[in-house]
Amino acid sequence: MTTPDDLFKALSDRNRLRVVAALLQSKELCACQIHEWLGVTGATASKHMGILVASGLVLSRKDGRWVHYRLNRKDTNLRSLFNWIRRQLKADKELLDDLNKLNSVTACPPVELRKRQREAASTCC
Amino acid sequence: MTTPDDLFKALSDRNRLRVVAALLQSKELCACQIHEWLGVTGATASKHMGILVASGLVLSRKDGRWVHYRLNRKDTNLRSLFNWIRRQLKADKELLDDLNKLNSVTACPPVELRKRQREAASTCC
DNA sequence: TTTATGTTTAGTCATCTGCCTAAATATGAC
DNA sequence: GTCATATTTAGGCAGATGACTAAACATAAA
Repeated sequence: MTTPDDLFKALSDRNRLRVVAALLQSKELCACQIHEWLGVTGATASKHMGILVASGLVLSRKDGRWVHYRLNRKDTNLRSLFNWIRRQLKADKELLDDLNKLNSVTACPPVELRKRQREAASTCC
Repeated sequence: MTTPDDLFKALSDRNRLRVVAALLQSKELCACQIHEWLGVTGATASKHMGILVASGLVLSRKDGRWVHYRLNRKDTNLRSLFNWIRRQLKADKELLDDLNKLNSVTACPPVELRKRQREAASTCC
């Protein structure tokens, strides 16, 4: 296992905490959904997910070209940490608003989402 | 209260986590004891303690020229986080060894400790 | 009031972090 | 096999972080 400060370091970034919050209420999220919701490039999102996976907090599952992420709920220690985080989130107004917007991202399947993302990228400039 | 990622940021530094670990087993520690035990300059230790206090994790008490630090055990949310940390520390070999050395620092009162620190500083070079 | 001393602040430097774009990699579709 | 596409890696840049020394500040002692 990683040391506590490694775990805290993984959680010390706002965007990574947002991902954990999102995964607390969604069983699984696709890389492209996370990238869309965070509002950063796919490369940046990938980096963040790499850190979360390396810390052990998050597990990934590859399905063809798609990568799906979920919380590591098997680990007892992590589970109690997740519960603590879940309780704190209730007081984090900004994050709660943020999580509401997650629904519009998860509403459409990854394939549709990527299609929209590609279109948006091509129509600008 | 600070947001969860602020708390995690405060805990994401190894030296600050060491301080929290030390305060988990010592009711109070003087600034000079922390500076001695961490093995960094007083200025650096002061900076770290400032971050811990700002995050709400640690409380400080000024007694003349001396400043004493203790965990903020009043806050229920923090207390459960401290308990979680305490459990994790048991698996952190390096930190456990480290905490043993804390005894030799707390064994002598701050006044004596500073005297030794001053002497050590003057005899070198 | 002057001096000594515990702590903090200011200033500097090297390293780390998070973001981006562009290129590389991996895999499904034709 | 070749192309399209989801993700990761590489490289670069701006800002944050943690360390130090020196100076400033606060307070007890002489």
